[in-house]
Amino acid sequence: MQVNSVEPDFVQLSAQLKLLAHPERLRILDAIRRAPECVCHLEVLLGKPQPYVSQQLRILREGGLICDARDGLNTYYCVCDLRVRAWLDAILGPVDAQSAHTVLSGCGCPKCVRVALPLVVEFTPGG
Amino acid sequence: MQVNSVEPDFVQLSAQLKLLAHPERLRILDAIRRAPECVCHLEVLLGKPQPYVSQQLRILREGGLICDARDGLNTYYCVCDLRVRAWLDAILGPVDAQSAHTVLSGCGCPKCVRVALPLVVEFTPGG
DNA sequence: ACACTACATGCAAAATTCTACATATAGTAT
DNA sequence: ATACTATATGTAGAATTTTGCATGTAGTGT
Repeated sequence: MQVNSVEPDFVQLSAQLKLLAHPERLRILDAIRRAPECVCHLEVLLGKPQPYVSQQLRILREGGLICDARDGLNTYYCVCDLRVRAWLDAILGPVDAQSAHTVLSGCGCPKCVRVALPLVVEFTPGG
Repeated sequence: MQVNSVEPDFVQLSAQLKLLAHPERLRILDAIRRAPECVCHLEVLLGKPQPYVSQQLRILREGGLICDARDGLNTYYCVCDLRVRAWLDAILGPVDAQSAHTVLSGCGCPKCVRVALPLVVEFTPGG
């Protein structure tokens, strides 16, 4: 009978950690652990070309660190795995509730414009 | 005035995580977070040649993840940084108190023989 | 059908990391 | 001094990762 702690699988664990251990991917994870974000939003956030961002997302997705959900043309990525969220909490600090989604100036993604647009509409005279 | 959370340094963080994200180094860290261990003990633990082990230890040491203390001929390594210990707790699970140092059969390091030897000495007749 | 938008994929050169092994050093004992 | 033990360092070829870019695809509106 195996007592309690089975030796951790260092090979598999380190393989997943390797995906985390990358400046741009870590930045992506920090963003999408707060709220699901689409590719074009991350593109603006990182200031990197879209194929580059998609490639890093693929690496994270195939490694099982993130999952994606489609909405029309947009694909939203988020950190679904609770274990990965715990890793990020330990590494980057826990995510505080108020910082859910950050609106980026110059980002045309639905989550960024859907907030900005109504403010303009409300100012139209004779509404 | 900066409100609260300064953006984490993703470059530096990922550089340190990269050192962690390696099967043999992760295994080393798991061992020495429980108790300080010398190189020859880790050599037996990993089943890798000594220069290989020393090299991984150097990488971890120069990255600031571990520190070393000399005792005679032996050099004992341990995880001194509390932040790194927290990472390891999150990744490998917290270390339970009873598993401090594991005696390895075939290891001639002081910590492994110092435990085995007295048991024999005590059995000498007319002690 | 056509164009457009958001995103994915494939590929290759450059950079980095990994691993093995030869060799060096530093402390210890005689 | 000499020999021995424990550990450190240097180096090079192999393997992997990183990054940039060209191109492909899948939904959406007209």
